[in-house]
This record gives sequence, structure tokens and C-alpha cells, in this order.
Amino acid sequence: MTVRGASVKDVAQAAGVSLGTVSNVLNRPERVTEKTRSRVEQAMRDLGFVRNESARQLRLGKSRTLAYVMLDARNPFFTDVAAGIDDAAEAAELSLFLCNSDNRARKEAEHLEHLEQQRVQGILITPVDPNSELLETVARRGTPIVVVDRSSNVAGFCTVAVDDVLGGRLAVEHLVDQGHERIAFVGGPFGIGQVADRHDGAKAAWLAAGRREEDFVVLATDAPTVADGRAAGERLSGLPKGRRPTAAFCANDLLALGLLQQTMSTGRRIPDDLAIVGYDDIDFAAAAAVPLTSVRQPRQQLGARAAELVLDEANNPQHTHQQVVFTPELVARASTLG
Amino acid sequence: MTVRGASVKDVAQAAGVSLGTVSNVLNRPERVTEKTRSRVEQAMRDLGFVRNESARQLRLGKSRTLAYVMLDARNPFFTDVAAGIDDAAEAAELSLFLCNSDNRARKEAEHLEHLEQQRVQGILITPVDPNSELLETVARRGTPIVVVDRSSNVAGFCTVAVDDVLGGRLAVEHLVDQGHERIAFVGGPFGIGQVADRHDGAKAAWLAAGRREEDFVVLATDAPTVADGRAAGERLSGLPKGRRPTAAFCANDLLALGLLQQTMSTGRRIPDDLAIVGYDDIDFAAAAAVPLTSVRQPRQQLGARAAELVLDEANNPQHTHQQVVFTPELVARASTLG
DNA sequence: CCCTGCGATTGAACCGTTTCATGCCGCGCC
DNA sequence: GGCGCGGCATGAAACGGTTCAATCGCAGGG
Repeated sequence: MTVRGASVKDVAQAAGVSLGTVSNVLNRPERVTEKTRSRVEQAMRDLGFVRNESARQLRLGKSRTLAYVMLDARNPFFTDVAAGIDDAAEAAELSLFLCNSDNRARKEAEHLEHLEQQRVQGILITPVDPNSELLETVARRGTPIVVVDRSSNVAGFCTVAVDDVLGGRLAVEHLVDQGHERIAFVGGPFGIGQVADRHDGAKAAWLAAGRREEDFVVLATDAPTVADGRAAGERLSGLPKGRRPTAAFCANDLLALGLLQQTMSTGRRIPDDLAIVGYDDIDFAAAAAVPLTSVRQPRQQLGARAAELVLDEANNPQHTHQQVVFTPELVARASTLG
Repeated sequence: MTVRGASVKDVAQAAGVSLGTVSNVLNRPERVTEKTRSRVEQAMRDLGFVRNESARQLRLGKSRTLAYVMLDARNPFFTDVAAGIDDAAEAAELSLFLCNSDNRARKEAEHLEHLEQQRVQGILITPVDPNSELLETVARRGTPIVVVDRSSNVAGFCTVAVDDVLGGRLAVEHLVDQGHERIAFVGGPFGIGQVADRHDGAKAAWLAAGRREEDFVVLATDAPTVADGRAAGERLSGLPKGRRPTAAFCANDLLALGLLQQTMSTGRRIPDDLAIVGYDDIDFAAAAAVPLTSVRQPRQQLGARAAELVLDEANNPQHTHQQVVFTPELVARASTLG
């Protein structure tokens, strides 16, 4: 019934060797005689010895940990990104800790501070505010940071993002191809860079196709959630038939799913009465009642590349910051294909 | 451009005080003169001082961290549980680290080992195998552990779970009430305790209602995923009309959503042609094309209670282990209500 | 029998922080 | 003017593991 706390010293004593030898068993077993080693290992087992990572780190000066501070752990998009990071971390033999800022700046700040104090090898983050000074401060103080899925005006770190303007364009070009003459953009808040970019790309494509500005209806939402998508659906139903868009492009899939569900529940058909394009292509998108057309982002790659960058910054002295931009891709499914 | 690594000693020197004073500024500011304190704080800022948590922990012997090792970070059920834990951790002023075992025993073991070495205050875990010896070993060596959403034969820690046998019973009693004479149980693998319990409860309720054993069809799946749910739907469609169940109880919502989607895509109607009950009541369940009847588990409470227990074990010397069992609840929606 | 060389083992120093017994200083009181 | 006291400030010791120069012991050669 070991309570907690056999140290190398205790193990050394129990095994009748010096503490240096115990350390050798732990770190360079080949230098220790087979016999000695097994004696030490037995002592470790007997005492329930657990290496103290703090002491180890203190001496070594670095940890074997990577962290991802995610914006919203409940959004499948971010957990997919996390999965990509995880793969890369595993390959580099590092542990990954996930932190959830839950879209709150204070919580994010606390996580950052804690991680910095832990001397993690690097921090990946999808920040609440990509231009926050805190990020720059942390980077300047020496912890490698990579901003994921956001671009930033602030220098001092790498960013990995997807071209959201292009994504918006792809979505709308598809709808134009399908012959729609009046469409809605559903999304918000516009303070989120992503949302603004997707909107801008969408609108630009609409105008470039020679459509009229007043036929591009913007439905702003409070948050990119299923509930808000449903609410947007209700607003849409409220429009007089003549002024009602025949298609909607939603800033993410959660909104699209909400809109889809609300639309179907009122007996209207998809895509005949309303075509819908989402964004992110989360797994639930393909599995919706009417499979959802969506703009796919290379989520896992996003995470994996970000992890590579942060590790490069941590280990390669001549690392230079870079802004990686991935290209999104439209996946057409039944929700827009008559 | 601080590279990394001003220590209290450097700060002390820069501020012209002793290192003990710097430490006092950090930990007991009231003991330090206003003037001295501001001088020290200025020095900290100038040098970009970041407290070294390793050294701190080494001295203090404990960390300010809790960890949750989750079975599958991509399943909304577990992220909801994590949210509950997070609230409790925040209230106790601890950081929460999430680790994803991704259903792999080896990864789980690595995480456990790493966390143990970090001397986290406690570990919450939904384990791959609740009877694994490793859990017991870690607990015995002194790290408080609470097993979440699994029950275990192994002693040495608290568990927090939901009564899955009851959940299965609720689901089937509801279907019996709706007059179904032949139903399917969709789920697997049966090695997962949850799945087995839900099946057992379901079958018991079926027989208790006086229905015949051969009218309880079991469709075993490889994994509890959307894709497998769809596959089960195909098998179901393949049955001759006379032998085809009129309702299905799925071991979780992902399976149910897959089944629902496949069924609708073949033009059959829900619930008229097939009634469906899911399990977990994830947010996507209510948002499905036909809102899903589901057995709700108090996910956040599950997490919050688990966090309380692990903290009690960590701080209260006369803690005793307990097995908490929550009661599930049926939420009836359109997928079963004609 | 002594010396050399080599691998195995040793233990002191160190990492950065906290703690605590001790020192210092100035002030008020007798 | 001396004494005691309170409020600050000091710095050595300790936490547990890693490292590395130094030491030990043994086998083999001279």
C-alpha cells in the first residue's frame, strides 16, 4: 500500500546501488549490467516508483508535451483538427493535451499562462481573437505558437488556415451553376474572421456571375449553431414567396443542419424548395437526412501541418515563420443536386 | 527579445533584491512593501519572466491540474461529459487537460503513465477496458482515479455511471406502449459493457411485456458509428416484409442517426414504416430530420460529479470510494410518435 | 606479481522555486 | 540613550531526477 512517493534515492537504497545507477537504468539501460538492472527494476516495482516528471523537466529544461487550445471542443470540426495534431504528436513521441477555451477570452488566457509555465514544447491554438496581444507576448517570451484556422495581423508565429474567401466563392459558384437567381447567406457573428471571409467570397462570386446585389440576402445569426440555423429557417419561411431565396449558403454545417431540419419539418423539400450548402463537411453532414453539400476543409491536414510547424520552431534554430493556406473543396451532395 | 529563461534569481538581481523577496511578491504580496513590489514586478516584465511550473511543482509536491482521458474525442457524448468536468475544475481553480485514447489501449496507457508522472491531482477516465489492471495499479500508486460512464469489477477507485440496464428497459417499454410487436436491437460490439447492459435491459423488458423472444431481433454492429447504423439499415431492408421489425432500438445515437438516414433515403417513412429510439440524446439527435426519440443521460452531471469525487479523494484524507449511478430518462420525439 | 585498460558504478553539482529561521533596521517607549 | 519590537528582507536548504568527472574492480598482459 505505497502511499505516494518513492524517489530514486529510495529505490537506490532498496536495491543497494547508488542513485546514479538507478538513473542509468531509467535512461541508458545498456550501460548497466543485466543483473544490476533487474535488481533495480524489481525494487522499483516493489516500491511503486513513479518517475517525477517535474524534477525531470526541471533538469532537462523542456517537456514532452504539446497542447492544443481549442475554441469549442463540442464542434466536430475542431475535434477533427485535434485528431490530425494528435497523429503528428504521436509520431514525434509527444503527448498532446487538449484545452477548451469555450470561446471565452479569459479561459483562453488562463490556459495559455498555465501551458507557458509548464514549458510545453509548443502551443497550437484556435484563438478567440487572433489579433490578441497575449498571443504575441507568449510567443515573444519563447513558447512556439501556431495559430490554427485563423489568420492574424500579428507577427511572431506561424499560421495555418484555409482560404475561406475561396470557399465562399466555390459554394456560390456551385449555386449559380445550378441556376439559382436569389440566394441567402446564413451566418454570424461577422466578428469571426471566418464568417466574414466566407461571406465576402460568396458575395464577390455572386456579383461576378452578373447577379444582382439585392438578390443576395444576408441572414445574420448570433452564433454558428444548430439552434441558430433553425431560427434562420423560420425567418426564411416568413418571407413572401416571391422574395424568398431558393438556396442558402451557411457559414458552417451546424447552421446548415439546423436550417435543413427546420425546412423539412415544415414540409418543404430539399433541394426543390430550398437548396442548402454548408461549410466544413463534418461527418454529420454526409449523414443528414438529405446529405449535405458542403465545402470541405482538410481538417486533419490542417492539424498535422500545424503540429509540424510548431515542432520545427521548437527544434530547428533557423526556423522562419510562415503562413500556410490550404485550399478548400466543394463536395456536392443531394442537398443541392436536383 | 528574451530567449527563454529569466529565473527568480535574475529578477532578484535586476530588481536589486533577494530571491526570497521575489518569491514573496509571487506568493504573499502583502508581506512586501509597495515600493519593493512594484520594482520587482517591473523587473519581471522587463525580463519576460515566466514562472517555472516544474520547479514549483517539485517543491510543492502537487500540481494544479486535472485530466480526463476520453474514449473518443469525436463522440459528442464525451465532449459533453468533458464540459461538465470542466465546470467543476474551473470552480476548484484547476486546469483541465483532455487526453484522447481513441479507443486504443496502448494510447490510453501512455496517457495514464504520463499523467501519473506529472503528478496531476486526479485522473478521470472512460477506459477502453474498465477491468484493466493498469487502472488499479495507478490508483494504488497514489493518483486518485474516477472511472466515468463505465462500471468496473476492480476496486480501488470511484465510478460514476448511468444505469444502462434501466435505459434499455425504458426504451423498450416505450416501444411496447406504442404497440410494436417485433423490434430490433442495433448495437455492438457486445464487448462494450454499455452495449451489453442496454441490450439486456431491452430484452428483459421485452419478455416482461409478454412478447416473444423470436420477435426481438439482434443486429450486431462492429462499432457504434453512423456508418454502421446505415449498414444495419440495409440489413433491415433486406428482411422480408413479414419478418421485418417495425421499430429499432439503437445502442447509441450515432447508430440511430445512420439508421434513420438510410431508412429515409429509401423512401420509407419514420415512424410509420420504422420507429427508432436512440441513446445518449446528443444535440444532433433533436436536430435530426425526424427528431429522434432517445434515452438521455445526464452527461454534464456525470462529469461534474466525477470531478467532485476525484477532488474529494485528492484532498480529503477520509475519502471512501463510492459507485454513483445516475438514472437515465426517455425523451420521446417524432421518431417514435405517430 | 604488478600494471594497464576498460566497463560498471558512484555521488556531488545542478535545474528554479518555495520555505523558514534568521538578520536587519528604525521606531517608540521607558 | 538603550531596549524591545514589528515589519521587511535575506539566503540556505530542500524538492527529485540527470549528468559527468572520478573511482572502483577485474581481467589480461608483461
